[in-house]
Amino acid sequence: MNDVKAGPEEEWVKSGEVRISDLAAELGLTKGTVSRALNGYEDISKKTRKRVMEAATKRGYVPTTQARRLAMGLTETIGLVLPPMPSQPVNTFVSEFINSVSAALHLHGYDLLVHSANSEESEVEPYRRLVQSRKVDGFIIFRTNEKDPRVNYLLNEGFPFVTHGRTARMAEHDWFDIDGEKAFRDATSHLIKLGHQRIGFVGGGREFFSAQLRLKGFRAMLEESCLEKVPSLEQPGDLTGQGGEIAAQNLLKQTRPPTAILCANDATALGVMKAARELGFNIPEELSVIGYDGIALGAYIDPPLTTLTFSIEESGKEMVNLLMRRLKNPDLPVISKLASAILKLRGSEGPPSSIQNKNMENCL
Amino acid sequence: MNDVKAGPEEEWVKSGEVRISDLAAELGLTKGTVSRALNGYEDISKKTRKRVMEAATKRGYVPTTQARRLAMGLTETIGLVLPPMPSQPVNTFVSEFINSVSAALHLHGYDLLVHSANSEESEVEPYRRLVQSRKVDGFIIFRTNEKDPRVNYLLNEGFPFVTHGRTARMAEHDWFDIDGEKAFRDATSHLIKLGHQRIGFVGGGREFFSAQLRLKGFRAMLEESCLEKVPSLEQPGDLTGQGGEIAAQNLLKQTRPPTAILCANDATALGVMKAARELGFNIPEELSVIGYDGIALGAYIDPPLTTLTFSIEESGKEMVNLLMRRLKNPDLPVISKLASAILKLRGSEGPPSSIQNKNMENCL
DNA sequence: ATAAATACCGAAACCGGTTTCGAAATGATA
DNA sequence: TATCATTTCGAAACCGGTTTCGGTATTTAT
Repeated sequence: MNDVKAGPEEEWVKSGEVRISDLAAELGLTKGTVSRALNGYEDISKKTRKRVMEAATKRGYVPTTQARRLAMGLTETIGLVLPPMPSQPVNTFVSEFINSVSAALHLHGYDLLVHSANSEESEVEPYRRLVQSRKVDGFIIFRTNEKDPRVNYLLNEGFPFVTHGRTARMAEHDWFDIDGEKAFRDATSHLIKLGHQRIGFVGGGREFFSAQLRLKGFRAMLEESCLEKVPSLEQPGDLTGQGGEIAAQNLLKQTRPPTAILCANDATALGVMKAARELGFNIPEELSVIGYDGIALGAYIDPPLTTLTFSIEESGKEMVNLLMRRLKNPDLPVISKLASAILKLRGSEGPPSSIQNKNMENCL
Repeated sequence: MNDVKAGPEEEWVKSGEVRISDLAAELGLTKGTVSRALNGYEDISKKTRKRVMEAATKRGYVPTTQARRLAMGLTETIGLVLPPMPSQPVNTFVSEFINSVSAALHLHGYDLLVHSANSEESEVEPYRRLVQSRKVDGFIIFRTNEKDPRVNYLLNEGFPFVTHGRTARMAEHDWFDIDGEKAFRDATSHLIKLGHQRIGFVGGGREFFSAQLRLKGFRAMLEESCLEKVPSLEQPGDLTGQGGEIAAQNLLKQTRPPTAILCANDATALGVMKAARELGFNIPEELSVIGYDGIALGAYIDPPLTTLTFSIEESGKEMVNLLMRRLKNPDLPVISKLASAILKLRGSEGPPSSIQNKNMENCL
């Protein structure tokens, strides 16, 4: 298991020292013939194909990727640019996502090139560089903004990519997304059924389309349940713990604080819980909190964080499928896939301490 | 900012459609001359160099990376293989690490190829593939085991790499590590100074060298402080929250439970805190808990987790430096770098409720 | 047995760059 | 002005593969 597959009689050969020309010379054939034999061309006799194959495995021949890719005019590499991380690494999404994307790409013979974004330069600069130097065949983009410069650039270039999240131009590109609107309808509905009537919401930045959609779902369910929309109960956030703290203070210091708070993500929810503790609110007795992301650590805090969760692995897989399809046929119509999040009840929500109002029957 | 740098009179040119042969033809030169002009060779007159440069920027010429790399016989790519994540994505280390490594590599003109490990195959298989297909020039390895098959394979191949963490063969390869031994000496010392005499320890798996070194530091400080080593207070763990829970139950159900528990990492600490809560131990009044990793989430839980922290960004940077040095000159003697963790007090530790014993003065 | 079709492989161009070598043009020296 | 040294560039090989094209050798059909 710890040895390369050279026979015992074979002298030690370092990996990857055999070129196709060596094989050809050894077999008395030409490079081209060997290449076609290895690649299963029909115009090679079974006998020589077998000879070539055996010699190849015996000598441990592995084609040099760079050369093959240059000759075939493709990179077999997908780019993923990490957005600048302003020290908000509460979320493990990125590493899981990279892992799943990388695994899925590998099944197609593709590599993953991970590039970090320099916060000092334009957001599209890394993409431009990768496109111009022809290092990648396509991109995986995540954490989209509604008006996303990266999307604009790549659409303009006609360069293949798939986004995790929708954009204003979602009709023009393939995308995968979690149905955040439905997710927050569900969560809101859950809270309302528990008896909550004053529900707060801490959003993400306006630039994040997904956060907007979550807000939309929240509002829709309020409306559907005939609960009045109270503007002061909707607080902006920035998807960080700190943003959650500030927002929670704004919510809980009101004369009639909410009995539940929905948060655009788990990091925000953690900040909300911290602020609530400091202001003396017991969770979930006096305040219910629900997050979004399903981070594993949420299960270990007190109380465990109820959250909306989804499969990151599926996300990566689906996005790779979309991208591979696009690469094979660039002219196909754009398609998209919407997956749903599920509400994972862990204990940070419950009925409100005092049910102020009992008209929970029906709107009409 | 949203446009390529083609002049207004210039017709629209898609990125990367200009080849070096196009430039050469346009300028009435040969490929070779253009190449040398662009690469600053001395045998090109200033006049033609200027002509070439201008034409290149005007036409937006960017060399095709694949071709250049093939010609120069290098990949300018570093491989990073993600260890299989058995759904323990508790740690944000990976994404931060990838980010910092990628950024550092970029400064040297190198790319980062991230590969995921298939848990069904041998641990070294991904490395073998990347080496044989000549996709990378070197590796960044993290989370080392004492006897690490990856290290063995690469040393055997004579292939460049740097590890984050030491191994049994650390004298033969470059490495970067955090001084976990010293870190746990510090943490243990801190607890002892607070008055703790019965201190528990929850380790990582035996396979993780770093976890062993942390245990070593813990033991050393106990010895130095003349505290007896109680075997039952040393519990094995697996660097996960669940492992922490189990270990904590084993510790806290003893007739004389420890008044403090040191954990090999933060995930473990979170599990310990959860178990402690469930068993009715107040933290930090009845039980102090200290972790290791400095995960951001630790600041948001109740009480905030005291932990040993270090700069992941520095880790990535330093490792890249070591690797670049090695690539430039493979025959240099191996070097290593040991950085130190600092104890970040956040509130999950404090003096024990009842100081059972007062002979805290000196061993002698 | 001869012509036509087929199987099989060699030769060479190509992908898009880099680098070595030598020749022509230029300038310096005598 | 003739000679030698320099500067400057073209020609060509090379990196390690893939792919097209055409020419034998072998079958098949007539």
